[in-house]
Amino acid sequence: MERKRFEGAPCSIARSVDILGDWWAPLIIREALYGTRRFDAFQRWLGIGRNILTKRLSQLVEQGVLERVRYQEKPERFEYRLTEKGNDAAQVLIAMMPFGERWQFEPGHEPIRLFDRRTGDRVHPMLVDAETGEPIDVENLFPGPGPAFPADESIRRERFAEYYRRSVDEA
Amino acid sequence: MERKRFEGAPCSIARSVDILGDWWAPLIIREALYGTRRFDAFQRWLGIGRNILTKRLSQLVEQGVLERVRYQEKPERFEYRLTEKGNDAAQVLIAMMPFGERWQFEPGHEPIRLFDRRTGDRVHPMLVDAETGEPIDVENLFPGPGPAFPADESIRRERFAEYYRRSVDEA
DNA sequence: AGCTTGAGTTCCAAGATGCAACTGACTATG
DNA sequence: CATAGTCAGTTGCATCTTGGAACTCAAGCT
Repeated sequence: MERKRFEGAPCSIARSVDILGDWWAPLIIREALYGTRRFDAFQRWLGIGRNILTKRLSQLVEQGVLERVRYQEKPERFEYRLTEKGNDAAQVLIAMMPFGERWQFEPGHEPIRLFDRRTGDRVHPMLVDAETGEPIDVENLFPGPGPAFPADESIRRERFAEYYRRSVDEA
Repeated sequence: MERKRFEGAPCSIARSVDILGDWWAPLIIREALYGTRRFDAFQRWLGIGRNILTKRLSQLVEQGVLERVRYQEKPERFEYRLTEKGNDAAQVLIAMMPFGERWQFEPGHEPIRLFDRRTGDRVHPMLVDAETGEPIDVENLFPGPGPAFPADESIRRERFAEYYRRSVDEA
């Protein structure tokens, strides 16, 4: 069976998962962010099988996350670079870092640190609300239908309403 | 062959991928965040096979993302709730939303909106640096080894140095 | 007794994965 | 000239993983 896809899903998370919901795609994007561009380099740094790498790279190119660029002729050779969409995808990986650090390592034992290349200062990624600058606490969020939410999914609308009720009750 | 895992990797992203690098895990966590707790409810909302759901739920419980709680005896019935770790994992999903909205939907056609349940205002998640509050642009980041970075991986250290050099050259 | 709810199992065919070896076009070196 | 690389993929396999659907088991409802 083919893996399930979520192209038509009315959910930004589900559609992101179509790109990032896999173990290699995020790591390939990480490598690209770290400056890797060539097939062999991806293969060596990641320890991924060459056949799988071929497939993932072409999927990522198809999805517009990477760009396949010829860097020499005779023989033709190609490398892969993050597109603008790829940079945005990389943001999601950056959001994984505090999670991974906190829960998958001993406290204070992060393996990698991020720095701002203009100032050299350390960077600590954090999710906030763009308007207020307040840190986001998922327990204070509730979802509601947006402009593209399908009209016929009234069951889900009800559900959002119910979720709202519940979230108010518990408060 | 078993799917590759990254438990020992000196990379927070790789270790997060061990939990979130899959199409169902993120969606199960999304559902949990939306208030779903029961097996059948997960199954119906997600359209996931019951066998796969069983496996994913128990993996997520093992990893400490979900908690399996008995909510009745005779017959024994269990439900699944997000732990604190689960809430942190959900933050990563929240970070996927702006990406998905921007790149996987027509502009202005988001399917779902987030609100703050205390104020009712819309929430727009954004990644910033915790110190300065500046939005994070991945092109201005570079990685360096942290306290838990393996001493023997000098090749990677060199690579970080090279990446730094490159990032300075390009600036 | 017979239907329903809820949480799982069991079976199976079709894919997907990891691993290793193999191409094919060139370039660099002794 | 011959032999080694370099680089970007393919090809072949044995083994897992998936998705889908049917089946189980306990208990409550009617």
